[in-house]
Amino acid sequence: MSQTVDRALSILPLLAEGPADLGQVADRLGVHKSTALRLLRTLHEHGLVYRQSDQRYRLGARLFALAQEAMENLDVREIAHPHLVRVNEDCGHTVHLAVYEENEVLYIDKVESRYPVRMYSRIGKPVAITVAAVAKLLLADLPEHERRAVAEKLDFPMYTSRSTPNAGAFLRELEKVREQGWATDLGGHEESVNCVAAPIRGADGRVVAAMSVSAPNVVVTADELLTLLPLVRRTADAISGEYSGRTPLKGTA
Amino acid sequence: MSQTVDRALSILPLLAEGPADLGQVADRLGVHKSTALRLLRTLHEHGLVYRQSDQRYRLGARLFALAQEAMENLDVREIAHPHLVRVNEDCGHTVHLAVYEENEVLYIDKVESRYPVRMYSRIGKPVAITVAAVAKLLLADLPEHERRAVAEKLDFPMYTSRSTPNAGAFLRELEKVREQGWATDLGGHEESVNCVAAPIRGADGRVVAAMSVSAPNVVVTADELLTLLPLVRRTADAISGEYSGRTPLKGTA
DNA sequence: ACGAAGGTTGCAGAAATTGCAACACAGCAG
DNA sequence: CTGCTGTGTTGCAATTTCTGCAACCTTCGT
Repeated sequence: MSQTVDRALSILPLLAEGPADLGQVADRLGVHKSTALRLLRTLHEHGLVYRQSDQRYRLGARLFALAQEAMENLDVREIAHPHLVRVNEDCGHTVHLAVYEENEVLYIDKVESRYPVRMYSRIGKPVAITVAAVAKLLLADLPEHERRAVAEKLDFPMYTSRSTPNAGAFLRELEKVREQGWATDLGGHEESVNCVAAPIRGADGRVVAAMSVSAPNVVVTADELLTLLPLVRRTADAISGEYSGRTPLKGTA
Repeated sequence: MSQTVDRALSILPLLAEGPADLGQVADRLGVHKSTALRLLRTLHEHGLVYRQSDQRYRLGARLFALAQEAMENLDVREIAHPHLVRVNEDCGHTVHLAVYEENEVLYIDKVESRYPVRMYSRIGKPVAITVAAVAKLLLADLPEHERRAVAEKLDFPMYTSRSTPNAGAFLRELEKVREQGWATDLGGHEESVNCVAAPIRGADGRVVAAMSVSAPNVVVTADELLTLLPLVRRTADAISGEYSGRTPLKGTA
């Protein structure tokens, strides 16, 4: 909608790949060097871009600060965190908290497994939306037409033989998840990693986040992991209660 | 330098304070509503801004992802991390890694204390630059005129009675730190928290980062913490060696 | 010392952005 | 039910702003 801003912002993901010099930025943007320079200058003034000693540009410090603040504004996270920690203390496995936003599901909090074999994941990184248990819960709560729209647009990569293969299967899975109120991912993303998840709901009953417990087969079997389902659901409900119970700053029905 | 981009980027810190609606954004930017709308749209398309269900805008998810990627590109962090973990395993205290950038010092990595009483800090958040041990190390390495320039511009808040009171004292402290090659913060930020730190140097000998071990008085006395100095320095040197390429990279822990 | 590579600036033309005014839509009061 | 107020949204013409160019400057390597 705004070309200049659009170009400027396109620089950010570009730099996220690694530092680049003026020429490279200009090339990849398809603009003249002087234009790229001025955009970079503006980004620099706002601290989003940093010029390192070899004169190349990379992402700047303010980005961290902004991301941090963005996080703190998600009050689900604040509320949920102690609960997640407690679950981790109980079972020792990796605990995740995720939200849906703009066709993506992302982890916004994580408590690391206390077992030596850990699954890999990163806060802030988009989740494998077609297979992750938390993603199923978050998408299952969307109104039906939206669910369909999202499902149609997705790719369905076959991470493993048990990955969700296509939109049809995905929608059926969502329907099931929606009815039962919890979800699993049994080796759908990584062959040997299983996962159980439960939804966190706001005052209006809408799902605002989802939490999950994940563990590799070498630590516990899928069946053993499923025995944690009551704990996970209880915790999710507790968080829901707190989240919808008190309203810290802004109040709306 | 670029008005449009400048305006657009000004929206980000504004939203960091909390969600805002179109009118508020337009007002605070001093532009017409339609202009603000278009800027927000562009930000939205890049995922930097999210429109929540009540139609207000807040910072978006991509910001997390960008910040994460920015971090991973700091290769000091990659290299240092296993070392930090090892130090934490040895002594149990909070271990930090920090860099200097654009008049700020910020933590880029952290390993949490294994003691129940922990100090508060956040990755990405600017450090109390006048008192933190890591900040002293990073600033002490700047060329003299730059050090002076920075010191003059700083505020010197008295967090505690032992905080650095003014630019003069600060510069003297930096000189000392520079000579001895390590730094401490003994209750200068929080009355009961002490800290020892050592510099990490690149191939050219310049300080590129600093690491520290922090612990509250209730866990160990300042004297006891100081006995960890050799460990900290040894670790920092090991990281320096790997970072500058002198040490062939060995497998991560 | 020279040439090359990359970065920087001034300027005129071109294109994008702006603010306006009108429109849509919701909630609310009468 | 109807008109009102407070939003957010779109089309348009004027004008501001941005762009690309070409020349200039600096640094580095040979």
